[in-house]
Amino acid sequence: MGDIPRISEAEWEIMKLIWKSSPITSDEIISSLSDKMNWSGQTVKTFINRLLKKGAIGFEKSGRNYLYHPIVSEKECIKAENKSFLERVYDGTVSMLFSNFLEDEPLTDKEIEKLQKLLEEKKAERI
Amino acid sequence: MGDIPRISEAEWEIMKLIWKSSPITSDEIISSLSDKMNWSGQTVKTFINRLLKKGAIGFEKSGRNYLYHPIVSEKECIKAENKSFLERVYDGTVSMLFSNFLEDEPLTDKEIEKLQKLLEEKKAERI
DNA sequence: AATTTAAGTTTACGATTGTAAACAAAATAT
DNA sequence: ATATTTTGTTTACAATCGTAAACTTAAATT
Repeated sequence: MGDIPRISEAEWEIMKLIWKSSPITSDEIISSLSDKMNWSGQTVKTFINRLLKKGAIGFEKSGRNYLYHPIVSEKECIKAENKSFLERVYDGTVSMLFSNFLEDEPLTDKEIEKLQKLLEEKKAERI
Repeated sequence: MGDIPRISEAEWEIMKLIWKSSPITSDEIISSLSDKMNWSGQTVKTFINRLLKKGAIGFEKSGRNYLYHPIVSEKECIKAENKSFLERVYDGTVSMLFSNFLEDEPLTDKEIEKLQKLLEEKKAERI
């Protein structure tokens, strides 16, 4: 929970997969990402290794294979990334962030309604 | 409008200031940021120069000084950054992004109401 | 058992980034 | 005019990142 290592753009791809599908073998990671991302198997291996060194993921041997699993949680990584993004781009002003995304990104009716509900909750919660 | 150069975290600080206060001298940039960011004047100069080389900013001479101004617009940079962040962290799912920020970030009542209005507009707009 | 293959480890290499020192040129102060 | 200060330019250097090849070891195939 303490200090999250810095995770690069490419490494985020790996992490997302590991969070979603852990425990997972390197083989599965490679099959899943090398096409989608246009990475050679070696490249994927490098990313996996860097994440190991950074302590972002771990593994345990299962037969001759490694099964990788996250060490840092998705939640805390996302939170850290949110914060850094919000600071960097919006100087910490959340409402600007929201209006920008609202303007630029398409949302389905369902998504809008869900957000409205969330906002209501948020308002209620604080009374 | 075409291709935005990649702007690093430190460079974003410079850009934000230039967008806000252009035309601006290096001296003003340095005074404004070296304290706030704990950067030496030289470091700030390096960032300014890199932004020049990347074509993100330009200058015109005014006497012996340079007056810096943005070349890439704030809007397009923010948009690019939004997109890359949304992709990297949320795999493009805006609604997830929203719920996360809503959960973690405090919002004033006014901000919430403004967002609700925006959502209403967004909904109306699409009918 | 010997050879091929698969999986993990080490090394590589150029680009970018954060951090600045060193240098040059021009303006200001003495 | 000369020295000093300011401002812009060039060079530096270690860390990270994207990209992968080379090497090693263990397992699977023949």
